Amino acid sequence: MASDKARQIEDIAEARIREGGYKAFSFREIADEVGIKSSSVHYHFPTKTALAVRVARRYTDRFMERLGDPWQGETVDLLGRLVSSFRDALAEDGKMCLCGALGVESADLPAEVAGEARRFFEQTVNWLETVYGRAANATSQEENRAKAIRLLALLEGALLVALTLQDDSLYDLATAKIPR
Amino acid sequence: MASDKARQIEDIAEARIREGGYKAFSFREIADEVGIKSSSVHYHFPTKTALAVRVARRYTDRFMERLGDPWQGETVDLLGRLVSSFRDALAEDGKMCLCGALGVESADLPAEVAGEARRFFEQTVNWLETVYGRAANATSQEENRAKAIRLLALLEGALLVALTLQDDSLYDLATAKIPR
DNA sequence: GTCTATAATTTGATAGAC
DNA sequence: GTCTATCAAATTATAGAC
Repeated sequence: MASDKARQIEDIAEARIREGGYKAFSFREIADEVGIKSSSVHYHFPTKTALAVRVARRYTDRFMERLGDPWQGETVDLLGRLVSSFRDALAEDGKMCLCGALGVESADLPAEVAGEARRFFEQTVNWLETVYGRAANATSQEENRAKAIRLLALLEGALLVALTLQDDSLYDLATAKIPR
Repeated sequence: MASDKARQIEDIAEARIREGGYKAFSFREIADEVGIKSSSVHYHFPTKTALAVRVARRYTDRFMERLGDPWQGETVDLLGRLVSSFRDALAEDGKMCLCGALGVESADLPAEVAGEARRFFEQTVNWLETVYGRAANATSQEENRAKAIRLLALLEGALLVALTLQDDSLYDLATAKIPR
C-alpha cells in the first residue's frame, strides 16, 4: 500500500514530538526507523513543517472523534471521556499530549505548527463549553467557558506534572475530584 | 566584573528555554547576543548540559525565595503568592515556567537537566503541602498532597493554555477560583 | 577571558538516476 | 517510491595563541 509508509512516518514523528517536542524528530532518524532514506521521507512530506502539521491534524481529529458528540450522553460520562483520553495516552505510551508538547514551544515554532496546537485547544474548549452548557446545573456562557478552560488546564498540567515527577499516579491524584 | 558575562549567558539561556525548551538555545546564538565567541561561552560553562542545570537551579532558587517561608503568614496570602509568581512570569515576559518547559521534554533531556525540572516540582509541592497542612481546614497528609499536586498542575496547565491560545487572560480565568 | 581555527556530527533540503 | 550524492548551514566541543 502506498500510504502505509506515510502512516509509519507520521506514527514515529508523533511519538517523538510527544517525547521531546517539534525539535526532537529529524527526517534521518525517522528514515532509519522506517528503513528508507531521508530523501524518501521528503517524497512523502516535503518539509518538516508539513509533516508536523499533518501529524497534529491527525492527532486532533482522532482526539475529537474519541470525545464524540457533546450533545449525546450524560455530562458525567462526557467529562469522564475527556479525563480518560489524556490518562490513556499517559498510561499506554507514557507520553505527553502532542499539542501540549507543541504548545509549550509555541513561540519557537513555525506559525503553521503553532496554529495546529492552538486549533486543538480551541476545539477541546468548544467541546467542553457545549457539555457544560447542556448540564443540569448549567451557568452563564462566560462561566461555562471559564470551567472549560480550567479543566483543560488541569488535565494538561496533570500530564506535565506526572511526566516530570515520573509518577503516572499523580495524574489520577490531580484529576480525582472530576467525574469519570 | 568576571561573573557579569556568566550572568548574561544564564539570562539569555533562560529566556530561550522558556520560549522553546532545552533544544531552543545554542552556544553560538548566546555568544552573538552577548557579543563574544561561542568558545568563550564554553569558558564559562563547559557543556550545554552544565549551563542548563545552572539555569534551572537558579530559577528554582529564586522561585522558592519568592514563595518565602510556608510557615509564616496567612494561607490565602501564601497561595496567592504562588498564583501570582506564575502569572507575573507570563505577564512580564510572556513566557512559560522554565521547569514546565523542561518537564514536557523530560524524556528527551540529559538526565541531570530532567532532574532539575523534577527538583523544582518536588520543592513546590513540598512547599504547598506545608501550607495546606498549616491551614485551619487542614485535612490528612494524603489529601494535602493531592491538593498540592492539583494546584501545581492547574497553574502549569493554565500557563500552557494561555501561551498556546495566545491570551494571557486565560491564566486568570483558569485560576480565578483560587485565593490571591 | 577572549580569540582563531577546526574537528566531528547532524540537520533540512534538493537534483537526478532508476 | 526509493535511491545516491550532495549542499549549505548549524551544532557541541576542543586546542592553543594572546
